[in-house]
Amino acid sequence: MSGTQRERGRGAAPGRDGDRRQTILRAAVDVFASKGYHGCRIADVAREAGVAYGLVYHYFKNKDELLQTVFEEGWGGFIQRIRDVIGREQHLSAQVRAVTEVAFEAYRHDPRGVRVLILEIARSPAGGRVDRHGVFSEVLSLAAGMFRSAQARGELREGLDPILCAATLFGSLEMALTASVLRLVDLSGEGMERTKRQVADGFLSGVLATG
Amino acid sequence: MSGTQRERGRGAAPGRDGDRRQTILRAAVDVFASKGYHGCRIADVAREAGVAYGLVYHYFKNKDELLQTVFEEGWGGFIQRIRDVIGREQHLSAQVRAVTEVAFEAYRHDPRGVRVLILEIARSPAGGRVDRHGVFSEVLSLAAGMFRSAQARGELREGLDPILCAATLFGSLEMALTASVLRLVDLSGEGMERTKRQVADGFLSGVLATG
DNA sequence: CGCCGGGTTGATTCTGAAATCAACCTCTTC
DNA sequence: GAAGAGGTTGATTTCAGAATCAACCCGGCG
Repeated sequence: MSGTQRERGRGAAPGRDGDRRQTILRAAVDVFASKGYHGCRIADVAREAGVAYGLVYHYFKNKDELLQTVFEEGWGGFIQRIRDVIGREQHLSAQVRAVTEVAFEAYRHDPRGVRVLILEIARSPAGGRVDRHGVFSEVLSLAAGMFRSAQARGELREGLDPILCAATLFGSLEMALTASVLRLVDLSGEGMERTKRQVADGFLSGVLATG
Repeated sequence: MSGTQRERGRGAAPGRDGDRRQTILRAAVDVFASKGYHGCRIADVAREAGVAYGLVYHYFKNKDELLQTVFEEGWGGFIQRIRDVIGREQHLSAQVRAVTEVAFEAYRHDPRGVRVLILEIARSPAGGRVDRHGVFSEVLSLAAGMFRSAQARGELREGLDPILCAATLFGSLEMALTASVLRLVDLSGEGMERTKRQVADGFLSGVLATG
């Protein structure tokens, strides 16, 4: 029983900012991106954020809630942007190109964030209550609605299943980005434009009513 | 210190079979499919296999090796079948349809196995040394080679990146299967044929040289 | 100037699951 | 039918890492 240490908690320096929460969230994304959710410890997140271990638990009930927050805020933003561009454009071809644009732009702006959302969270039954089914359904339903409308307008070929169209579109996008993450495809400078065009136009000529 | 129990190990009943190893592997696939790699304990696998805890460690060095084996045997078989059909068919359109056939057939034959390979292992940095990069590269390279040859024969549109073609093809397939796993698309009876056709033909009309 | 209050700290505790291991059992061999 | 070999068992050990918590530090307020 070596006497109780005296040098515990060095204390609060709320200086300005106060957005420790945001700092922690950002750090969590970075750590998840490099080591994966299960592969990292709360200690890693804290260190990355330059913050004490315990503070993570001040802002988030537990590790799972931290993941869930990353998840929800990330996908929430993405879905919102998708919804926006779908609403803004009139024709299917423009909509598909805009969706492609959003996906690749998100990647360009924050590769690690996209990496986490795509490779990490969206799939594996991570930890606890991340509602994959719900989010996937939401994205696919959103796009499916777009395809259904287009079909009603006669822009989408008859007989195609709108949900399946949504699935193949996002599947193509996702795998193209995955290939980028794995450095199999080059997205620097000119490559990115070519890639976007190939994905969007290739998909479109497979589904448009007028070849 | 209540005396050492006397009723340890009830012992070996190799009866016939002897393929406890296979039983364990199969059980691992099932458990991974329903609870995920990280979400399950070795105890779960053992129980599912109807086998003692320790036996799992008799056949596999550790949890990671178990996962890796599931991974390698699963993808190994899939890749081999892909390689076969690509070699057997002459034209790109037939090849793509055959690849689609293989993917959906695998799913019909063993949904849980496919689920694990796709949703669980292929993506998230599960556990330790599962070589995602390698496997992804292998599949994508395989398909990319197919597209490159087709391009040389003039069957694939000029200017398309073969690797990106491979990515979008497998992306479409994968997401279509994911949607099936999540019960968003119906694959029973007639639905399966329609789905295969939509995926393969849609993709083809986006890349074939002759519209 | 003393004393709140709440953001902040990190050593300590606790949990649960991986890995170990010695006993055990059944079949095979001579 | 005794000895040996290897498959099989599950209680025990071990340990990483999540979660706790009492002490702390700082600004504000009376």
